Amino acid sequence: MTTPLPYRQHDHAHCVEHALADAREICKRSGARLTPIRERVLQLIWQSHQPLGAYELLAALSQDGHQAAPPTVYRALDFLQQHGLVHRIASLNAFVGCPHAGRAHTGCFLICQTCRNVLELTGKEISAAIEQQSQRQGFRIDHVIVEISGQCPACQQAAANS
Amino acid sequence: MTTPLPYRQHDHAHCVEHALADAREICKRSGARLTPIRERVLQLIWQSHQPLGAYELLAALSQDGHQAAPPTVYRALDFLQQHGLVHRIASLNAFVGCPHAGRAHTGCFLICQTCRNVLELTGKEISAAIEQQSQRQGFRIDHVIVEISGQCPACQQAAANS
DNA sequence: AGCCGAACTGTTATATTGTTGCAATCCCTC
DNA sequence: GAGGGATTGCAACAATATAACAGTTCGGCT
Ligand SMILES: [Zn+2]
Ligand SMILES: [Zn+2]
Ligand SMILES: [Zn+2]
Ligand SMILES: [Zn+2]
Repeated sequence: MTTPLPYRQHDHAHCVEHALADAREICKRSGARLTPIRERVLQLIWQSHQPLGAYELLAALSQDGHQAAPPTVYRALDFLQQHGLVHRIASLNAFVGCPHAGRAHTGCFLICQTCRNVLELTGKEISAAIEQQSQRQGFRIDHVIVEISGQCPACQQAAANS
Repeated sequence: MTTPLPYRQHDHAHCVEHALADAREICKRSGARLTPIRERVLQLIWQSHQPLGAYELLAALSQDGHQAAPPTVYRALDFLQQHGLVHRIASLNAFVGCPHAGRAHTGCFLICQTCRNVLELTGKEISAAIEQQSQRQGFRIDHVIVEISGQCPACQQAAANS
Protein backbone atom coordinates (compact mmCIF):
# COMPACT_ATOMS: atom_id res chain seq x y z
CA MET A 1 0.00 0.00 0.00
CA THR A 2 1.36 3.42 -0.94
CA THR A 3 0.40 6.25 1.30
CA PRO A 4 -2.12 8.35 -0.60
CA LEU A 5 -2.01 12.06 -1.19
CA PRO A 6 -2.03 14.37 0.63
CA TYR A 7 -0.54 12.26 3.41
CA ARG A 8 2.88 11.93 1.86
CA GLN A 9 5.47 14.32 0.50
CA HIS A 10 4.56 15.67 -2.88
CA ASP A 11 5.10 18.64 -5.14
CA HIS A 12 2.49 20.76 -3.49
CA ALA A 13 3.24 23.76 -5.68
CA HIS A 14 1.80 21.63 -8.43
CA CYS A 15 -1.43 21.16 -6.42
CA VAL A 16 -1.73 24.92 -6.02
CA GLU A 17 -1.00 25.75 -9.64
CA HIS A 18 -3.46 23.15 -10.80
CA ALA A 19 -6.16 24.38 -8.44
CA LEU A 20 -5.75 28.01 -9.44
CA ALA A 21 -5.68 27.19 -13.14
CA ASP A 22 -8.82 25.09 -12.75
CA ALA A 23 -10.50 27.90 -10.87
CA ARG A 24 -9.73 30.45 -13.55
CA GLU A 25 -11.01 28.11 -16.21
CA ILE A 26 -14.20 27.24 -14.31
CA CYS A 27 -15.03 30.86 -13.57
CA LYS A 28 -14.32 31.92 -17.12
CA ARG A 29 -16.62 29.25 -18.46
CA SER A 30 -19.48 30.20 -16.16
CA GLY A 31 -19.00 33.94 -16.50
CA ALA A 32 -18.14 34.33 -12.82
CA ARG A 33 -15.58 36.87 -11.71
CA LEU A 34 -12.60 35.44 -9.90
CA THR A 35 -11.63 38.77 -8.38
CA PRO A 36 -8.27 39.35 -6.70
CA ILE A 37 -9.72 38.85 -3.21
CA ARG A 38 -11.38 35.61 -4.19
CA GLU A 39 -8.30 34.30 -5.93
CA ARG A 40 -6.14 35.26 -2.98
CA VAL A 41 -8.45 33.45 -0.54
CA LEU A 42 -8.40 30.38 -2.74
CA GLN A 43 -4.62 30.53 -2.88
CA LEU A 44 -4.40 30.86 0.90
CA ILE A 45 -6.69 27.87 1.37
CA TRP A 46 -4.47 25.88 -0.95
CA GLN A 47 -1.36 26.71 1.07
CA SER A 48 -1.74 23.19 2.39
CA HIS A 49 -4.19 20.33 2.58
CA GLN A 50 -5.11 21.41 6.09
CA PRO A 51 -8.43 23.21 6.36
CA LEU A 52 -8.20 26.89 7.31
CA GLY A 53 -10.69 28.77 9.49
CA ALA A 54 -12.30 31.97 8.27
CA TYR A 55 -10.45 34.01 10.85
CA GLU A 56 -7.14 32.44 9.92
CA LEU A 57 -7.79 33.57 6.38
CA LEU A 58 -8.72 36.97 7.69
CA ALA A 59 -5.43 37.25 9.56
CA ALA A 60 -3.51 36.20 6.46
CA LEU A 61 -5.28 38.84 4.38
CA SER A 62 -4.43 41.46 6.97
CA GLN A 63 -0.78 40.41 6.80
CA ASP A 64 -0.97 41.10 3.08
CA GLY A 65 -1.58 44.69 4.06
CA HIS A 66 -5.11 44.19 2.81
CA GLN A 67 -7.70 45.77 5.04
CA ALA A 68 -10.29 43.08 5.66
CA ALA A 69 -13.24 42.40 7.90
CA PRO A 70 -15.11 39.12 8.45
CA PRO A 71 -17.65 39.72 5.66
CA THR A 72 -14.83 40.02 3.15
CA VAL A 73 -13.68 36.51 3.91
CA TYR A 74 -17.11 34.96 4.26
CA ARG A 75 -18.26 36.45 0.98
CA ALA A 76 -15.22 35.12 -0.82
CA LEU A 77 -15.79 31.73 0.79
CA ASP A 78 -19.44 31.75 -0.25
CA PHE A 79 -18.43 32.45 -3.81
CA LEU A 80 -15.79 29.73 -3.83
CA GLN A 81 -18.20 27.22 -2.33
CA GLN A 82 -20.94 28.08 -4.79
CA HIS A 83 -18.57 27.43 -7.65
CA GLY A 84 -17.37 24.17 -6.13
CA LEU A 85 -13.82 25.39 -5.56
CA VAL A 86 -13.71 24.85 -1.80
CA HIS A 87 -15.60 22.78 0.74
CA ARG A 88 -16.57 23.63 4.28
CA ILE A 89 -15.72 20.99 6.86
CA ALA A 90 -18.61 21.25 9.31
CA SER A 91 -16.88 19.34 12.08
CA LEU A 92 -13.95 21.78 12.00
CA ASN A 93 -15.64 25.04 11.02
CA ALA A 94 -12.95 25.29 8.40
CA PHE A 95 -12.47 25.31 4.66
CA VAL A 96 -10.40 23.21 2.30
CA GLY A 97 -9.70 23.34 -1.39
CA CYS A 98 -11.53 20.91 -3.62
CA PRO A 99 -9.22 18.81 -5.78
CA HIS A 100 -12.12 17.79 -8.03
CA ALA A 101 -13.48 21.21 -8.85
CA GLY A 102 -15.61 21.20 -11.94
CA ARG A 103 -16.32 17.50 -11.82
CA ALA A 104 -19.64 16.53 -10.25
CA HIS A 105 -19.00 14.70 -7.01
CA THR A 106 -20.17 14.30 -3.44
CA GLY A 107 -17.29 15.04 -1.14
CA CYS A 108 -16.30 12.56 1.52
CA PHE A 109 -13.52 13.73 3.78
CA LEU A 110 -10.86 11.76 5.62
CA ILE A 111 -9.61 14.07 8.37
CA CYS A 112 -6.39 13.13 10.15
CA GLN A 113 -6.56 14.31 13.75
CA THR A 114 -2.77 14.18 14.04
CA CYS A 115 -1.46 16.03 10.97
CA ARG A 116 -4.77 17.77 10.16
CA ASN A 117 -4.47 16.96 6.48
CA VAL A 118 -7.69 16.18 4.69
CA LEU A 119 -8.17 13.78 1.81
CA GLU A 120 -11.31 14.08 -0.25
CA LEU A 121 -12.60 10.79 -1.57
CA THR A 122 -14.92 10.56 -4.54
CA GLY A 123 -15.70 6.87 -4.74
CA LYS A 124 -19.27 6.09 -5.71
CA GLU A 125 -19.75 3.32 -3.14
CA ILE A 126 -20.50 5.61 -0.22
CA SER A 127 -22.81 7.99 -2.04
CA ALA A 128 -24.59 5.05 -3.64
CA ALA A 129 -25.24 3.52 -0.20
CA ILE A 130 -26.49 6.86 1.10
CA GLU A 131 -28.80 7.36 -1.85
CA GLN A 132 -30.17 3.87 -1.50
CA GLN A 133 -30.89 4.19 2.21
CA SER A 134 -32.45 7.63 1.79
CA GLN A 135 -34.65 6.42 -1.04
CA ARG A 136 -35.82 3.55 1.11
CA GLN A 137 -37.20 6.15 3.52
CA GLY A 138 -38.72 8.22 0.74
CA PHE A 139 -36.30 11.04 1.53
CA ARG A 140 -35.27 13.49 -1.18
CA ILE A 141 -31.61 14.45 -0.85
CA ASP A 142 -30.37 18.01 -1.25
CA HIS A 143 -26.95 17.87 0.30
CA VAL A 144 -24.78 15.25 1.95
CA ILE A 145 -22.00 15.64 4.47
CA VAL A 146 -19.60 12.79 5.17
CA GLU A 147 -16.69 13.58 7.46
CA ILE A 148 -14.47 10.82 8.79
CA SER A 149 -12.07 11.68 11.60
CA GLY A 150 -9.19 9.44 12.48
CA GLN A 151 -5.55 8.90 11.67
CA CYS A 152 -3.92 8.81 8.26
CA PRO A 153 -1.49 6.05 7.28
CA ALA A 154 1.57 8.31 7.58
CA CYS A 155 0.71 9.34 11.12
CA GLN A 156 -0.10 5.76 12.09
CA GLN A 157 3.35 4.74 10.95
CA ALA A 158 4.98 7.66 12.73
CA ALA A 159 3.13 6.74 15.92
CA ALA A 160 4.19 3.10 15.61
CA ASN A 161 7.87 4.12 15.28
CA SER A 162 7.96 5.93 18.60
CA MET B 1 -44.54 3.09 1.30
CA THR B 2 -45.50 4.24 4.81
CA THR B 3 -43.99 7.47 5.97
CA PRO B 4 -41.36 6.58 8.53
CA LEU B 5 -41.01 8.00 12.00
CA PRO B 6 -40.56 10.72 13.01
CA TYR B 7 -42.11 12.21 9.88
CA ARG B 8 -45.65 11.17 10.65
CA GLN B 9 -48.01 11.57 13.58
CA HIS B 10 -47.19 9.27 16.43
CA ASP B 11 -47.49 8.93 20.16
CA HIS B 12 -44.51 11.07 20.91
CA ALA B 13 -45.04 10.86 24.66
CA HIS B 14 -44.07 7.26 24.19
CA CYS B 15 -40.79 8.29 22.51
CA VAL B 16 -39.99 10.52 25.47
CA GLU B 17 -40.87 7.96 28.11
CA HIS B 18 -38.85 5.33 26.35
CA ALA B 19 -35.85 7.62 25.96
CA LEU B 20 -35.87 8.68 29.60
CA ALA B 21 -36.32 5.13 30.86
CA ASP B 22 -33.46 3.98 28.65
CA ALA B 23 -31.29 6.81 29.91
CA ARG B 24 -31.92 5.94 33.55
CA GLU B 25 -31.14 2.31 32.88
CA ILE B 26 -27.97 3.06 30.91
CA CYS B 27 -26.63 5.44 33.54
CA LYS B 28 -27.46 3.08 36.35
CA ARG B 29 -25.62 0.27 34.64
CA SER B 30 -22.50 2.35 34.02
CA GLY B 31 -22.51 4.04 37.41
CA ALA B 32 -23.07 7.47 35.86
CA ARG B 33 -25.19 10.06 37.61
CA LEU B 34 -28.19 11.24 35.63
CA THR B 35 -28.61 14.37 37.75
CA PRO B 36 -31.75 16.54 37.59
CA ILE B 37 -30.13 19.03 35.23
CA ARG B 38 -28.96 16.33 32.88
CA GLU B 39 -32.29 14.57 32.91
CA ARG B 40 -34.09 17.84 32.33
CA VAL B 41 -31.87 18.68 29.36
CA LEU B 42 -32.47 15.25 27.92
CA GLN B 43 -36.20 15.69 28.37
CA LEU B 44 -36.08 19.09 26.68
CA ILE B 45 -34.18 17.66 23.75
CA TRP B 46 -36.79 14.96 23.43
CA GLN B 47 -39.62 17.51 23.28
CA SER B 48 -39.59 16.75 19.59
CA HIS B 49 -37.53 15.14 16.89
CA GLN B 50 -36.22 18.54 15.89
CA PRO B 51 -32.68 19.27 17.05
CA LEU B 52 -32.37 21.99 19.68
CA GLY B 53 -29.53 24.46 19.96
CA ALA B 54 -27.62 24.89 23.19
CA TYR B 55 -29.01 28.37 23.66
CA GLU B 56 -32.55 27.19 23.10
CA LEU B 57 -32.01 24.68 25.86
CA LEU B 58 -30.56 27.45 27.97
CA ALA B 59 -33.67 29.58 27.46
CA ALA B 60 -35.91 26.66 28.35
CA LEU B 61 -33.98 26.03 31.56
CA SER B 62 -34.30 29.69 32.46
CA GLN B 63 -38.06 29.46 31.93
CA ASP B 64 -38.04 26.64 34.47
CA GLY B 65 -36.92 29.26 36.94
CA HIS B 66 -33.58 27.50 36.88
CA GLN B 67 -30.67 29.92 36.82
CA ALA B 68 -28.40 28.72 34.07
CA ALA B 69 -25.42 29.88 32.08
CA PRO B 70 -23.92 28.40 28.92
CA PRO B 71 -21.52 26.03 30.74
CA THR B 72 -24.45 24.40 32.51
CA VAL B 73 -25.98 23.37 29.24
CA TYR B 74 -22.76 22.44 27.50
CA ARG B 75 -21.68 20.28 30.41
CA ALA B 76 -24.97 18.45 30.44
CA LEU B 77 -24.71 17.98 26.67
CA ASP B 78 -21.16 16.65 26.98
CA PHE B 79 -22.35 14.12 29.52
CA LEU B 80 -25.30 13.04 27.41
CA GLN B 81 -23.13 12.71 24.32
CA GLN B 82 -20.48 10.71 26.14
CA HIS B 83 -23.13 8.26 27.25
CA GLY B 84 -24.62 8.01 23.79
CA LEU B 85 -27.93 9.59 24.76
CA VAL B 86 -27.82 12.51 22.35
CA HIS B 87 -26.04 13.35 19.13
CA ARG B 88 -24.72 16.65 17.91
CA ILE B 89 -25.71 17.62 14.38
CA ALA B 90 -22.64 19.46 13.14
CA SER B 91 -24.39 21.07 10.18
CA LEU B 92 -26.98 22.64 12.49
CA ASN B 93 -24.98 23.26 15.66
CA ALA B 94 -27.80 21.50 17.44
CA PHE B 95 -28.55 18.39 19.44
CA VAL B 96 -31.03 15.59 19.04
CA GLY B 97 -31.97 12.59 21.15
CA CYS B 98 -30.62 9.23 20.12
CA PRO B 99 -33.35 6.61 19.63
CA HIS B 100 -30.78 3.81 19.74
CA ALA B 101 -29.05 4.69 22.98
CA GLY B 102 -27.16 1.79 24.45
CA ARG B 103 -26.92 -0.07 21.18
CA ALA B 104 -23.65 0.31 19.29
CA HIS B 105 -24.27 2.22 16.09
CA THR B 106 -22.93 4.90 13.79
CA GLY B 107 -25.52 7.61 13.42
CA CYS B 108 -26.62 8.71 9.99
CA PHE B 109 -29.05 11.58 9.99
CA LEU B 110 -31.79 12.49 7.55
CA ILE B 111 -32.54 16.16 8.16
CA CYS B 112 -35.72 17.62 6.67
CA GLN B 113 -35.12 21.24 5.77
CA THR B 114 -38.86 21.93 5.78
CA CYS B 115 -40.15 20.45 9.04
CA ARG B 116 -36.73 20.21 10.71
CA ASN B 117 -37.39 16.70 11.97
CA VAL B 118 -34.44 14.35 12.00
CA LEU B 119 -34.49 10.63 11.44
CA GLU B 120 -31.49 8.63 12.56
CA LEU B 121 -30.73 5.65 10.36
CA THR B 122 -28.69 2.71 11.57
CA GLY B 123 -28.41 0.54 8.48
CA LYS B 124 -25.05 -1.12 8.07
CA GLU B 125 -24.74 -0.43 4.35
CA ILE B 126 -23.50 3.11 4.70
CA SER B 127 -21.04 2.49 7.50
CA ALA B 128 -19.78 -0.60 5.71
CA ALA B 129 -19.09 1.42 2.57
CA ILE B 130 -17.32 4.09 4.62
CA GLU B 131 -15.17 1.54 6.42
CA GLN B 132 -14.25 -0.13 3.18
CA GLN B 133 -13.23 3.09 1.45
CA SER B 134 -11.26 4.29 4.46
CA GLN B 135 -9.46 1.00 4.77
CA ARG B 136 -8.51 1.17 1.12
CA GLN B 137 -6.63 4.39 1.95
CA GLY B 138 -5.07 2.90 5.07
CA PHE B 139 -7.02 5.34 7.22
CA ARG B 140 -7.92 4.41 10.82
CA ILE B 141 -11.39 5.66 11.71
CA ASP B 142 -12.18 7.31 15.02
CA HIS B 143 -15.46 8.98 14.35
CA VAL B 144 -17.84 9.33 11.42
CA ILE B 145 -20.36 12.04 10.63
CA VAL B 146 -23.06 11.49 8.03
CA GLU B 147 -25.66 14.22 7.71
CA ILE B 148 -28.11 14.23 4.84
CA SER B 149 -30.18 17.35 4.28
CA GLY B 150 -33.24 17.34 2.11
CA GLN B 151 -36.98 16.84 2.35
CA CYS B 152 -38.87 14.12 4.16
CA PRO B 153 -41.72 12.20 2.50
CA ALA B 154 -44.40 14.00 4.50
CA CYS B 155 -43.16 17.43 3.46
CA GLN B 156 -42.75 16.32 -0.16
CA GLN B 157 -46.38 15.28 -0.17
CA ALA B 158 -47.48 18.50 1.49
CA ALA B 159 -45.53 20.50 -1.09
CA ALA B 160 -47.09 18.51 -3.94
CA ASN B 161 -50.61 19.25 -2.62
CA SER B 162 -50.23 22.99 -2.81
C1' DA C 1 -22.83 10.38 62.40
C1' DG C 2 -18.72 12.90 60.62
C1' DC C 3 -14.92 13.44 57.23
C1' DC C 4 -12.70 13.42 52.72
C1' DG C 5 -12.06 13.64 47.92
C1' DA C 6 -14.22 13.58 43.58
C1' DA C 7 -17.76 15.00 40.86
C1' DC C 8 -21.01 18.39 39.97
C1' DT C 9 -22.79 23.16 39.67
C1' DG C 10 -22.79 28.46 39.77
C1' DT C 11 -20.77 32.51 38.01
C1' DT C 12 -18.16 35.71 35.34
C1' DA C 13 -15.73 36.63 31.65
C1' DT C 14 -13.96 35.67 27.20
C1' DA C 15 -13.03 33.25 22.78
C1' DT C 16 -14.55 31.78 18.34
C1' DT C 17 -17.47 31.71 14.43
C1' DG C 18 -20.74 33.89 11.48
C1' DT C 19 -24.35 37.69 10.02
C1' DT C 20 -26.80 42.18 9.01
C1' DG C 21 -27.18 46.61 6.96
C1' DC C 22 -25.69 50.33 4.50
C1' DA C 23 -22.60 53.21 1.89
C1' DA C 24 -19.06 53.44 -1.57
C1' DT C 25 -16.90 51.63 -5.54
C1' DC C 26 -16.07 48.97 -9.54
C1' DC C 27 -17.26 47.00 -13.95
C1' DC C 28 -19.96 45.92 -17.77
C1' DT C 29 -23.37 47.48 -20.99
C1' DC C 30 -25.89 50.56 -23.57
C1' DG D 1 -20.36 58.73 -20.25
C1' DA D 2 -24.74 57.55 -17.78
C1' DG D 3 -27.33 53.40 -15.69
C1' DG D 4 -27.41 49.30 -13.03
C1' DG D 5 -25.89 45.12 -11.02
C1' DA D 6 -22.13 43.00 -8.69
C1' DT D 7 -18.49 43.67 -5.53
C1' DT D 8 -16.15 45.62 -1.62
C1' DG D 9 -15.41 48.55 2.78
C1' DC D 10 -16.97 49.21 7.11
C1' DA D 11 -19.28 49.14 11.66
C1' DA D 12 -21.93 46.85 14.55
C1' DC D 13 -23.86 42.76 16.20
C1' DA D 14 -25.53 37.80 16.76
C1' DA D 15 -24.75 33.02 17.71
C1' DT D 16 -22.02 29.38 19.41
C1' DA D 17 -18.63 27.62 22.58
C1' DT D 18 -14.92 27.64 26.22
C1' DA D 19 -11.86 29.02 30.30
C1' DA D 20 -11.11 29.69 35.00
C1' DC D 21 -12.28 29.48 39.61
C1' DA D 22 -15.21 29.24 43.65
C1' DG D 23 -18.81 26.92 45.99
C1' DT D 24 -21.70 22.85 46.68
C1' DT D 25 -23.26 18.17 46.71
C1' DC D 26 -22.60 13.26 46.86
C1' DG D 27 -20.91 8.74 48.01
C1' DG D 28 -17.71 6.04 50.28
C1' DC D 29 -15.05 5.53 54.37
C1' DT D 30 -13.89 5.55 59.21
ZN1 LIG E 1 -0.77 19.12 -2.29
ZN1 LIG F 1 -1.94 12.41 9.52
ZN1 LIG G 1 -41.40 10.81 18.65
ZN1 LIG H 1 -40.27 17.30 6.72
